Amino acid sequence: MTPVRVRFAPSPTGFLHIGGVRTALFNWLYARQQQGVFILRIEDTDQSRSTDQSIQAIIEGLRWVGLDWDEGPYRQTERMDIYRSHAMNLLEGGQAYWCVCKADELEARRKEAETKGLSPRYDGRCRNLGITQPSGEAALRFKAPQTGQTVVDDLIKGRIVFDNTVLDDLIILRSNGYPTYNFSVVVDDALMHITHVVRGDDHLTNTPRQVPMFQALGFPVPQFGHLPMILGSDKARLSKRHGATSVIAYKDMGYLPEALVNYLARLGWSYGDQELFSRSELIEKFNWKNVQTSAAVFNPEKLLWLNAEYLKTGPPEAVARTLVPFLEQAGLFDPSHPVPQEWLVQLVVLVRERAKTLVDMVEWVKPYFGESVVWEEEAATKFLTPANAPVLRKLLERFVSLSGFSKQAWEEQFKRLVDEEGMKMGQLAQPVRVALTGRTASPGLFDVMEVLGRERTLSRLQQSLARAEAAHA
RNA sequence: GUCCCCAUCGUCUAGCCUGGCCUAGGACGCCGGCCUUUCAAGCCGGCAACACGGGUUCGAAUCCCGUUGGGGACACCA
Repeated sequence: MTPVRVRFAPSPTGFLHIGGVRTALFNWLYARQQQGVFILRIEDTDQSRSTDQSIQAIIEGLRWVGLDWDEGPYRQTERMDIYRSHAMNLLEGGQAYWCVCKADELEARRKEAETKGLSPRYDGRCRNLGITQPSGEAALRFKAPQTGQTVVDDLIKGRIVFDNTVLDDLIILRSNGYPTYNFSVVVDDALMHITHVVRGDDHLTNTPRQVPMFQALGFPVPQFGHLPMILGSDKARLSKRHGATSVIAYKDMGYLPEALVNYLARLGWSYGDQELFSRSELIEKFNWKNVQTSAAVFNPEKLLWLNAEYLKTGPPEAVARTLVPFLEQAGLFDPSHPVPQEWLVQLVVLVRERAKTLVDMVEWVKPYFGESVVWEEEAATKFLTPANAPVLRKLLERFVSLSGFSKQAWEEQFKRLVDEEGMKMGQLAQPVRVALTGRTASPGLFDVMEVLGRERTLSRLQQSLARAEAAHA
């Protein structure tokens, strides 16, 4: 058995988008499952559109989702001589020819053909000119087969037959000496011994153009697999107007990479009714057979649900760690009062089932930072009233009389007071909630007290009592 | 225009290959209820789909043909 070698080959013309991540993920999963090799290759032969910044963005994105590569990143612009020499081999073998048609002429002819309702293909006028030493600018074209069929046995779509009459004589070397995509991929996939070329569905019709090149070059043809596209809610190809498409945008919005990976894996692949997969489970269970053949609509709500799921079931220590940069950004860290890690973990446990993202979590966690309460005006006006002041005072006195802090003891004391006053739980709980957190919604009151600690619970009660007493009826 | 791919709840999907177990299952979302000190979470329940038309068959979501619809490709982009 030859070892599995797969690759992810993005072009660095922008950030790493969701569709790219899924393509990379499926390749990566297969490589890890088969104990094969996952290669990162940057297809930057388009000088005008490629940027180093994009390469960095791709690398940053892959790292964030934890898709590590075993070889690369290779850059095609560093392999120019290789493509040129293989192109020359084709020329010498009579499988390629010089084309002296000008780019704008080709463009004009293409347009003309289109208006006549014809195929906008190259008409092959230089094919039999036999130019050996072009005097001016010339591009090298591959002599594509014109008869017969090219059969692609796709890992995902099955057997697909293309009539070779639809094939075009593709340019493989531009007049500036740079190879074109369809040629450099073939040379690289062959030379890098790629066993499975797995890419987006949009490359499906590139495959019958590439297969004859493998053959002309004398290389074995790899297996192909074409992943269905990811669409936006309007069923059009996923793009900016559907919301965020950059992976890093998801990082910034407070998503966990595990959640994104889980979501993307399930988008277009399934394993019975299972929805939640750990990374090792994905590696173990992934297979081509259950990859969907049809396009999938990206559903942000389901991703959000998954993220919430990971937030509340993941190890709180890890969640706390990833939360830190978000807390810093929100200015919640006072450098003179470093926050103990274990308190942060406690805080995460306190709020995690209410937050759907880390950004969300910051909001939930805000009331527990700082000595004093910051009230939401509406909440304070409604609950910190002179009418509520006497019972708040009684509660404060009783809490003060309890020496240490124990959740059970304080809860018991609280309920006894409710009983004695003939109140309902909620009648006291809401004012106290506002007194402690400044808000009308919070986790369980006694859990809140525990995280706040005895001193802050008492001081915040005191502070809120003062406001209640001073408020006008 | 030509070629290629695709078609199950609003969305992701199971089932399709190897027809009967499908009165079509799960998940997200939505709606209702329970729980409850608030908000969540959790639990229970509900709404909701085999694109259409022909075949084949005792029987079709499943096999075949056609139609329609959606997507992709047709660059000296990748």
